[in-house]
Amino acid sequence: MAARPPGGAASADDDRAAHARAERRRQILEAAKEVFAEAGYHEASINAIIERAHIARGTFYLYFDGKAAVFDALLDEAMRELRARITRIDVEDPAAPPPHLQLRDGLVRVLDYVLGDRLLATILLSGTTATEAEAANRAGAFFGEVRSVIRTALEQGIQMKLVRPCNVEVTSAALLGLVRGVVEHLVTTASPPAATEVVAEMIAVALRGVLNA
Amino acid sequence: MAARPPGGAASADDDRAAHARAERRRQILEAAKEVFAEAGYHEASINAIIERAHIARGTFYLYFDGKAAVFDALLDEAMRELRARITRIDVEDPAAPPPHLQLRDGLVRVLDYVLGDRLLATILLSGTTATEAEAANRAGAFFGEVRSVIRTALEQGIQMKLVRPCNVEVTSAALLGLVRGVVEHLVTTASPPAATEVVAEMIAVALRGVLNA
Amino acid sequence: MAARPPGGAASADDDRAAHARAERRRQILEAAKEVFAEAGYHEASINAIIERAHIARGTFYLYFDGKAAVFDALLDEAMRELRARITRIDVEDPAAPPPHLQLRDGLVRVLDYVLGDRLLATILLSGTTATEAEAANRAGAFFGEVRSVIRTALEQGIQMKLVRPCNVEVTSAALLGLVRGVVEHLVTTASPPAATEVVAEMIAVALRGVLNA
Amino acid sequence: MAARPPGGAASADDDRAAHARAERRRQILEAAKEVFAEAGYHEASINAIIERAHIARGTFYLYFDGKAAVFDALLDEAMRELRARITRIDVEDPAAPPPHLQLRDGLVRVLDYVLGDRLLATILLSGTTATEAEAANRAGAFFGEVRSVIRTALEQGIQMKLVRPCNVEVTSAALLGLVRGVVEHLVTTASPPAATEVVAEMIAVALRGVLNA
DNA sequence: CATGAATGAGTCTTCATTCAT
DNA sequence: CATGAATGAAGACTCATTCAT
Repeated sequence: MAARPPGGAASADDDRAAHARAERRRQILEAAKEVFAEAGYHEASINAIIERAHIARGTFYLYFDGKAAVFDALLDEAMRELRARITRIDVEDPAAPPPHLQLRDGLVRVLDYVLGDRLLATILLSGTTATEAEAANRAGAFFGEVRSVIRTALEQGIQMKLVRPCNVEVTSAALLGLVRGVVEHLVTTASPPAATEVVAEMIAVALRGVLNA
Repeated sequence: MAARPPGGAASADDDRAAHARAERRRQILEAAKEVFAEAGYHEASINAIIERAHIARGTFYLYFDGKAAVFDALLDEAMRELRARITRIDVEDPAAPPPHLQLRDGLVRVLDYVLGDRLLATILLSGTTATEAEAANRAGAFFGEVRSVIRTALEQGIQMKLVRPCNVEVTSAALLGLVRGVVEHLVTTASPPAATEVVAEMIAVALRGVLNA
Repeated sequence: MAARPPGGAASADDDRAAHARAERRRQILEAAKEVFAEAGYHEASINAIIERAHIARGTFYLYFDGKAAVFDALLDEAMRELRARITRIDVEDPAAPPPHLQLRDGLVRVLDYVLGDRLLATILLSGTTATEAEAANRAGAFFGEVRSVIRTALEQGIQMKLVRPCNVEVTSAALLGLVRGVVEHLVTTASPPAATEVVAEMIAVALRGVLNA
Repeated sequence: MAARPPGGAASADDDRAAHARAERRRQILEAAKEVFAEAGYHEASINAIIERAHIARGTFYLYFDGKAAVFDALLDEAMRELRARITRIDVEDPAAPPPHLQLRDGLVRVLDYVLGDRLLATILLSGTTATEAEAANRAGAFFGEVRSVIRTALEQGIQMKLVRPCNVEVTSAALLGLVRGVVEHLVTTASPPAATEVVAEMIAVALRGVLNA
């Protein structure tokens, strides 16, 4: 189901149909995004989704296999977008910007996205707990990836004497938490500050801590 | 309605009965704790709880008003225990230990508790997302409190020139996230390191950041 | 509504159109026959039918009023064909072949048809049970007719002293069942014997029973 | 689910509970029997069953896993009862009654049962067609067994020269159909004749055919 | 107090049918 | 004529909660 009709040569009609289909899909995804962000996976009902999307029950199942499938699609979207914004810090290419700028730019990209789609971020943050097994695993795996990126950065930094020696397991967990904490704050704050300002604070804390001098 | 039988003077019989009652309650809470920690609020079923507690369905409702009520009780327990371990840093009493030791001791107490009851900590961490409204609010309020403690500490620190001037909103969110990140790591790690060691790392990151020198 | 376009004088164009239309109809009927025979009335889905017929959903409804209508058409086809092969035994016309030959030829015709279109026979056999009321009644009525033919033959036979006196109600039910049993056997057997051979066995049992001498 | 609570020593209370449970189960089975007999497997709805049984939806699922499970239970009941009444004809024990009496008594037992529970017989007859795969297979296997009994009897009879040589495949199919035809007739007839009379006719047809002399 | 059978509101999901293009 | 996206009625099933024993 929910599959594009096959066919090699795409006529103008096919294009139009595919476009309409994609729009419909988006419409459902947007409605589902709102519902999931407000109510969480379990409290969300297909009913609420189709009402908000102004479609009939059957239409929903024309585009998604079920509740889990829409949730997965949303999760995937969030993860895909974020993955594209999270890049490992390049310390070898001499043409690359200095590491702290790479870090800053990456975080700005991430927070910009988060601020631009707070509902989606909410869903991702909630994705690790209390949802159906598969989605939880997927979201868990995603944060595992992110932590892995952080861990690697720490290890490289230590080797280059930029970072002081530390327990990378604990520290990477701490830094991931730090970012998540800030994201959660931004997502739930009515009028959040600009991403660049927030990032400056985050980096200051992460790199130099809160102590004076 | 899960209410203690009324009566002014407590006889020996009453005591024994109350004791038996309290034990029963505990037995249910322990079962529920395991179930909620494993499955999350929604996936958890009354069935699973009463099976693990070896009681009949009706008995459950003699001790708790329903699923939400047990969850709340567990949440309350976790919050009560943690509140007792989280103390505002006293900077006025000259007899009090220096702030950084107060901080360290507080964190050790908290992490000791978390490591001693990982299930409960799991529940609390999951409590903010995707559960029924009331509990989510309660857990949310709790973390709000904690963040408030952190914010106050930061503000005091800034006034005392111990802490560099910063955006306390963002920074408190970051530090709360940092702690949560570490707790989540500990809770999901098979053989976690000792609390004191972890706390040392956390404090190092929080106070001085990860940069060398 | 599956109605032939109106019009008095049939032009060549009309003919061609009518022909195309009839072919389309046939194509759907063949697909439906396979699906109904494989899955039974209820398990059969419009989806399966239109997929096998390589037509669009809406097209199906241009030729038939719905699922029941195609099933009915198939049932009718089977019943029409069989009715044409089942003839009352003529005992009055002196030019007619002797009764037992008429019986034999009639059965051979029936079994030949059944063996030639096993799917259709399967549908007819399944038509009496567990389908929507109307079709069940129609199929039921058909078998009632057949039994009536048998009953009449028995009564005539008794009058002519060819058949021993018996309870014609029970005996006609028995003989109808006998035929249905054999048909079902043929329809579900991979490589069934030739019709003539089977008919010889059937007639032997029906006329003389299984006892020796 | 729907399982007797375990426990070695059965107290009077347990007995009473088990009895109540068994009665409830029966009540549901009876309601389901009527509904399935009237409407067939697919047209039958859980709704219709619970309405006729005067129970709530959930209660139904306390006793059966679903629609298929009740149907299976009914099918099993019918098959169990009939199997107990169908015995292979014993031609070796000299103390056994003569074969034709064994045959007669067996058929009388079967028809008595069928007449005593026409609804159940209806369900069994409908069980081969158009139901969910498993049940259809089970019913199909049952009739396969019965035919096997008939086939064996024919082969023994042929060896003993009681039965004339014949194609046992076709003939057993014919005789099974004969019995089914008569059963169907009895089941759908308002005031059917007594089993003994019907059996006499059936045996007459099967053994000697319908011809005079 | 303890029990567990009974309840029924709430959800998900399927699929025959319609209709605008 | 043909299409296939949209529809929504209908049905199966779950599970928190109640209450008579």
